[in-house]
Amino acid sequence: MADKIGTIRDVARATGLSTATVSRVMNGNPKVNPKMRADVLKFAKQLNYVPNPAARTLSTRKSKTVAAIIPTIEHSVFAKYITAVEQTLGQHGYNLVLAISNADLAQELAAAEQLVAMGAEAFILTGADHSRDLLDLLERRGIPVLFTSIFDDASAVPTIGYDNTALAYSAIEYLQSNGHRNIAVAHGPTHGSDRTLARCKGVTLALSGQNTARLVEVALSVEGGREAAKGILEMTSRPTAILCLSDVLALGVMFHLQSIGLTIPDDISIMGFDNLDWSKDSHPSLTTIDLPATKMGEVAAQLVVDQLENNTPMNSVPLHANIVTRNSVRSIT
Amino acid sequence: MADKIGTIRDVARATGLSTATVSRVMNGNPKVNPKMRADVLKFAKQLNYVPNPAARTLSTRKSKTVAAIIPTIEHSVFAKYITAVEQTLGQHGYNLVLAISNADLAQELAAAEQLVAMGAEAFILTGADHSRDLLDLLERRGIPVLFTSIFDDASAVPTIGYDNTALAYSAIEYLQSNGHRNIAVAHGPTHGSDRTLARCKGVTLALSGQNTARLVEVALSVEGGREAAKGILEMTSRPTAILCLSDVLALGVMFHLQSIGLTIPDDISIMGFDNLDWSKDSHPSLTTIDLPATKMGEVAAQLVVDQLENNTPMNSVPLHANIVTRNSVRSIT
DNA sequence: TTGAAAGCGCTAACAT
DNA sequence: ATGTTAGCGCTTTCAA
Repeated sequence: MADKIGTIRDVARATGLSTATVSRVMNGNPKVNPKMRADVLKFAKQLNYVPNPAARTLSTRKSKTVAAIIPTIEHSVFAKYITAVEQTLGQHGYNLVLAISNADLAQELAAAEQLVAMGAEAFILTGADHSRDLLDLLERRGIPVLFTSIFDDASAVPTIGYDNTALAYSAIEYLQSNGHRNIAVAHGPTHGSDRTLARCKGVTLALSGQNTARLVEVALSVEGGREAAKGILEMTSRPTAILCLSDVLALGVMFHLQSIGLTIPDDISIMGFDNLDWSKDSHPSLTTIDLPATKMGEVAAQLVVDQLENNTPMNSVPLHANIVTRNSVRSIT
Repeated sequence: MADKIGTIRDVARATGLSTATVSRVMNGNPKVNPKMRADVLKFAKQLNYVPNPAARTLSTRKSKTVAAIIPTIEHSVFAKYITAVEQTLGQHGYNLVLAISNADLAQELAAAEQLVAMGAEAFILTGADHSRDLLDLLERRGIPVLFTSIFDDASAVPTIGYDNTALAYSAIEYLQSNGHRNIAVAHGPTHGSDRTLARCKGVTLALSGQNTARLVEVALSVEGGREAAKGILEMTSRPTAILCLSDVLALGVMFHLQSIGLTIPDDISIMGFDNLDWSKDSHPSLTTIDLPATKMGEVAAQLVVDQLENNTPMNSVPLHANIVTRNSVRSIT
């Protein structure tokens, strides 16, 4: 059964000291007689005392809580990233409160309001596309915000990530340098994802004037990838390469092609985007863009902690992403 | 810039009412004159007022926060499950605080201490294997706990999940009913996972007396699956079927077999465990056990909310899981 | 080095 | 229906 929970007063009484001294001990204040300190610690343990966080927060105005909102956690690069955020925050005594927006601005706003009301001290958001109300809310309250998964020097809010447009551009370039002139592209929903939009833009840029950009939009899942592959194979001229703007999509595409007897990369080359854990292990191994998800989470969390602890201003930091060459793309020059 | 944040007192002053009435309005208490209510709401908005959660928590002793600890979030069924927990909690005005234990009891304990200190009102843990200190801590403080991913009638703590042993048993049975007598099994680390241990037990039980149980333990990843496949193919007699105690492993196994020119299920049958999103879309589609991850998250969250709101006692609830028959297992009778 | 005491912002009896 | 007021448990000047 739950014993009565001890308060700072109980400990003070037990030790014959004041609550102020107990408080000092609990907060590691050095100006306390070691004898007293030992005493306090002893009784605290004995009385099963843990400082009440709400009281502490009320008094100090610090909740030791950081909020992160991501569109989804399933089959995606976000899982990796959020793991890094959580671990890094934890190392500094902060807790992560997670919300999932389902790529919906209204849901994101609702979640954020809750999180603000919960006392989150900082927000880590995904991408740059958020409701005006949300940004206003945070600004009015002076709550620090960070955008991740993108890098944009011009952004008023600091961004931690990579340049999705440039990366997609370079992917097309890479394919072209391998002789591919007829390229199809599969991507997830652009609605609610400025990252996807940016990638599509990069594709269009790189492809402009050479051949029609043939982009097909599907759900962001392996199943979506299969659908995309189906659609692409029905096109008038079969592409020599398919660029998938997410690895999950690439997986679906590969599965579909294989299921109808096509060989990768002999019949069609496939390129991904993300470099998920399994991408190196697929058959064939997937040529893709290695997004620094873990790094991104670590950097974002660290910046937030520095800002909260030392008031260090947060600045955008660009993260490198490289093409990893594996076996799903062949040269047809 | 951050305006000064308004307090309940500011609103009271502005409306000429007492803080009590403002509080009533903010909490939806019906006994308030609609006129006054409108006034309060108006000024609250105008003054940019949001109730301070710490003060509220301190006063009510309710933090509206539930903690969940999972071993990992990557490439796994946990992502799906945690999504359901978060969404269900959110629907009832609760926030999820997430911690990741990396399947390490010490890390779990450390995280839990933080979460308790943060004021989490309930804990949702994975599996039944936790440090004594953690359970003691929660018990002493009277914090409700739930175990998920398992079902165990005998457990003192309520469990929401399925019977891993029975499920693994049935998987072997299924394979046997399809004529397989030489079965190898790939599974993740048993250390730190009572679920995996339980599954292995089911396998051993089902296999006992017929042939040697040939279990190979690898890391829980696609790469681990590839390794397992490699190891299994080196066995003296090649099995006709490989049971993978997680779908991720099955994916790796399939990739490896395909990469050395073997065909599934003609050369070897593969069976998984989880039914991840992509399992129906792989090539061939994966015969596996459909774990009710989403359902589990919803049920767990709902039970916790009911307990917190209405003091409804939490009881274990067994969840059904079925074998989904697809194309990765062939009958060799 | 230690203590006294004034809040932090809100809720909930209790009174009206 | 509304107001008064006493806390909730802790931190933090200010004094000693």
